[in-house]
Amino acid sequence: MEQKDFFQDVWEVVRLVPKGRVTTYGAIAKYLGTKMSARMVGWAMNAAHGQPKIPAHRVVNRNGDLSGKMHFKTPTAMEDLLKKEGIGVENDRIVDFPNRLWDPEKELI
DNA sequence: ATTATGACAGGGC
DNA sequence: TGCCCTGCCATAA
Repeated sequence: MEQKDFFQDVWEVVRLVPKGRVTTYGAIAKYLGTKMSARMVGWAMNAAHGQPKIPAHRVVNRNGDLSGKMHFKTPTAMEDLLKKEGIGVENDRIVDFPNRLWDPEKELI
């Protein structure tokens, strides 16, 4: 059994997030079945640093806040990328977050 | 080999 | 606000 499958799955889901949309740690965790531990998703993101095509900037916390922006190369990289995709970011927060939220269970199912 | 502790980009209570 | 929980990883004993 390869525990790494979990990380791979997280990355896969994040990769499936369409442009102009964002997802939350909890949503991914729930989709994977580990809904209790969104923290683990954050860990997967941490491991995703060395992985390509991992739009971690599309992953935000339940508040729609760019909690992980500090882990980016630059603190502005995350909001800049989001803005480029058409997502409004103000005060380090997603504008109209509920409308931009992309739930794998809801839309990918 | 095994358990214990610390650390982490969250969530819940 | 503060504490507890979960899951994975790294290091220590």
